[in-house]
Amino acid sequence: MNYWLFKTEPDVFGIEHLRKDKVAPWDGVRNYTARNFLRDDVKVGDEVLIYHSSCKITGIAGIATVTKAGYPDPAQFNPESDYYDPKATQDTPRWFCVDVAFKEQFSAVLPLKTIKTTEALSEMVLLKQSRLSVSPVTKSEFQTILKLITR
DNA sequence: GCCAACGTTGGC
DNA sequence: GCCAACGTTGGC
Repeated sequence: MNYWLFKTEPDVFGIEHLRKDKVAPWDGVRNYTARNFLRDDVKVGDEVLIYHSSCKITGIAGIATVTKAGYPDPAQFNPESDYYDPKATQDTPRWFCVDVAFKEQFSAVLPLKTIKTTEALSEMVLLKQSRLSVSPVTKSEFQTILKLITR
């Protein structure tokens, strides 16, 4: 079982939306490194930290569980979608998504500032590759975060 | 394959 | 809204 961190803008789709929907496709990822993780490495049962970016309090807002491994993101085929990609075809899809289920919403977001100042989290990929929206998390990082959050 | 120009992300 | 960092595109 592996651990991940998925970034999202809560104004578009945050932990609050996932809590209401219960299960949702994690779609719209349009970066090759992140795509490769979704396509090849994210598996059913993996745990996902949901990170809120570009908002008032940026940081980790909750946890989700993967319920369906990588499959072609349907939005790439839809000309009406913001995520439409004219170069993608059904036979050669370019972008992938996974399905996630809501697991937990923290009573307070664990702020980026805390992550930055916690020694045990100083090697997080989140901090090293600031623009990567799907990144691996180690078991010890995940456990450290569970100790820091407010339930 | 290099690299300049350009576009996007995301913290502040 | 600014801007640094980084990813992508396209000419050569």
